[in-house]
Amino acid sequence: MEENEQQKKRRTEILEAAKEVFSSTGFHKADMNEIAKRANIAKGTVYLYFPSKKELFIAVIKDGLENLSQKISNEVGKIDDSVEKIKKAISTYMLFFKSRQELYRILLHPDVELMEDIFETLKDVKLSKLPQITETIVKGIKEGQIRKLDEKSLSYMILGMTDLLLFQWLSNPDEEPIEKKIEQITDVLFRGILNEKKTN
Amino acid sequence: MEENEQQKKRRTEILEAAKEVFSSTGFHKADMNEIAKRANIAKGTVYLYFPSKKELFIAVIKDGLENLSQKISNEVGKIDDSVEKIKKAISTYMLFFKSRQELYRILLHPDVELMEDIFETLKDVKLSKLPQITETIVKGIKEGQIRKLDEKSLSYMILGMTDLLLFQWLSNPDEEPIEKKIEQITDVLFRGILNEKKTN
Amino acid sequence: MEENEQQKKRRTEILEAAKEVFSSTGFHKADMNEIAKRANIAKGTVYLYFPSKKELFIAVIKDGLENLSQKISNEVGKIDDSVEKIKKAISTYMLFFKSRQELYRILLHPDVELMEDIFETLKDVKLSKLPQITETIVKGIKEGQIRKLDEKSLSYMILGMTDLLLFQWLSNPDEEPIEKKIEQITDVLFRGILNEKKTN
Amino acid sequence: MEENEQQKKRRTEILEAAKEVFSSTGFHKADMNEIAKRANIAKGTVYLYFPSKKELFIAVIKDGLENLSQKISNEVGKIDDSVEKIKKAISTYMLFFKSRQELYRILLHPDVELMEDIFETLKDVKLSKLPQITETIVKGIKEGQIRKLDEKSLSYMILGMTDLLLFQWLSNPDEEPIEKKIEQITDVLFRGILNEKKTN
DNA sequence: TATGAATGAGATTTCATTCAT
DNA sequence: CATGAATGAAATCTCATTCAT
Repeated sequence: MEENEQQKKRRTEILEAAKEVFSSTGFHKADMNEIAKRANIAKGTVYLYFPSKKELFIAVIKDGLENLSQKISNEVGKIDDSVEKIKKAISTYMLFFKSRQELYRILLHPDVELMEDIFETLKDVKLSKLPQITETIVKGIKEGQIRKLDEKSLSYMILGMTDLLLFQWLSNPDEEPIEKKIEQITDVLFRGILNEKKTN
Repeated sequence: MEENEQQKKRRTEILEAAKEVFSSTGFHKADMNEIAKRANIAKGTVYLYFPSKKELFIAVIKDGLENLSQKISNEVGKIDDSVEKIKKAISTYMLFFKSRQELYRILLHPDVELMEDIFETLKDVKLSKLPQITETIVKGIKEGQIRKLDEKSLSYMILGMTDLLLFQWLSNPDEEPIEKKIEQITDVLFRGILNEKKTN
Repeated sequence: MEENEQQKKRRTEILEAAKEVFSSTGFHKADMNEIAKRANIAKGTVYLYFPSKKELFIAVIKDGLENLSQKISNEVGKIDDSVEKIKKAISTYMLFFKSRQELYRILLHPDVELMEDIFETLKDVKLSKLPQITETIVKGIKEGQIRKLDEKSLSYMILGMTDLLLFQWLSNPDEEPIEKKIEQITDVLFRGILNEKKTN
Repeated sequence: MEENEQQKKRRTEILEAAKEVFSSTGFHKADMNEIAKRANIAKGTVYLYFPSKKELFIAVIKDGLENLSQKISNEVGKIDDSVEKIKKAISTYMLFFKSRQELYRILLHPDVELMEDIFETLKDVKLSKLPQITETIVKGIKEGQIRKLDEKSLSYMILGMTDLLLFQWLSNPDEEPIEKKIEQITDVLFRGILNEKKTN
């Protein structure tokens, strides 16, 4: 393995270890020692890759969100129909966190005092984490599929519904398949935002 | 003032002081000394009313949520029509936090490590913080106003939409009146969950 | 003992403990834990009296120097003759450190990085630690006892001679009495080192 | 350049870099990385030349003092008259540090914890840093120029006076030329501070 | 009951030193 | 010889909690 690859691999290992620890104990109780141990390196080494605990935390979040954003882009990009795009975005979002529950826990409950620092990242990605959705909505409105609604507020609403049904599902993952949740969202959502003509 | 009343008053003062401090600094950075100072009592006295910082924090949340629940009950109780009840619940919810933003901040960003402890309280109150809603939905379905949907999931969705539009509004309170947000929610929600016949 | 007296006593105990520890290990190696232990209190208590290790260190020095300054003032104040005043100042200085060697060690070897902070204190007291001397010199010059010399430079020279003979004596305290050192200084100082014939 | 010369040059470069860094930050804050960087080599390489930070520090001092000792020997060697020799030693000493103020800072403010280690070096060189002076004094006494005084104590006194006037001058180098300081020392030293009449 | 001085566990970060390449 | 990535010991300071008054 090359020098550079080795570095990258180690960085990833630290991020992975940090994600686990932050997720299970929260930011404050998280022990840099524990993170180092899980990454099979010495404490000091962590500081060669990330200048502080806070920066490491932010890096974990950034990394996760970029990953999510990427996934949604990929999936949604293949589709042309606006309504289908939105459906796909929702399901991608839910399935992403289904397999990354630690990240979900970190994302949804950051510490107030960290919020400020995370906010920019979060705003950029989480809040318009579905920038494609917003665009898609605009497109859908233009093409007459979707009623004339404020696209930003609508994005938030979609995000809110999705977040909470994901939360509901994660509280009881075995009760029903996550696909059921996705259906429930789209059912309520589309019957609501679609033009009357659509229902004909 | 009687001994007992004095006690109650002091308890309330501590809760109020704690709410302010927790809200502005988050759980960890919050200083028991500061809380005591704001309540105009000595540090030790706080411990006569609440056994620990954590318990105090939970009490603040419980107190706020009970307050909210009470408010919603009062408002919704006066109304008979299911749809109007839901509308009212949403607006009460949003207006409640509009005037209690510190509580909102505490509620939405609890520390992961506290989640476990708060969870029961939260589940009891926040998740079915709109237990009336759930009931109302059931009633609405029975009476044919609302489509046959899973009432619990629907409650979550309503909560999710409301939470995020509240969040959106709080990020920019001066951009538009909160009433606009309430309308947006109900617009999407009712066109979606109402029976076709209803739209006639 | 009153509350206030108790406080003062404790403050003194901490200063005493700190003096010992700083003196034997230097500023950096000195352990706040060790200082607390020697003062028979808990670590945190030290911080109730002094806000930081650095401040504690400076307090130790300030305290010692004020003490010395006081002593010299007292002793010199009783005397009228300028030359005798200078003699007395020198001997007081040397005897002071004879019985306070830890302080001497701290004073003479402060860390470079602390110098800046200590400098003001040091300048005020150590450098013109013999401000009486400077005055006395001026008086002696006026009265014709002492030659017209720069009084400030002269103060420094006296201080330099005294410091190093004290140092010499402390390196080998048993070789000769400290009084001998005092005599050597005044002998050279008052008469110069050249033979009389030379002055013809 | 030969292998051996190359080695020597590198050793010198490290010493030079170390002198700068130690002088500006003090022993503890000094960073081996910074020293290596300034010497244009890698951190590990420093350890090929000096076994530890402490040893490097001592080497810097030793090097400087040997240099000084050498200079004084050279200058004083050319002169025959004892009094002139002493004068020359004093001026050489002051002018040496005038152009090497970093070294001066290191020498005068070593850390207590290092004193022990440096002591031997210091004793050997600084304390009898003017061994020629001591010899010269002995010679001067023999030849009748200088009064019968303890030569060692006298060396210390001369050193003390010189050190502090140097210090005084360095605090305000622009106020007066260093030569003035040299004169002041020799004036007091050779003639004492009392008026002639007084000696009758 | 109320006080607030005292306690002491606990964790981040630095940096001299090592050692595999 | 030279490198610089990795190591891990070490220590200040905070602050929730206790308890003597």
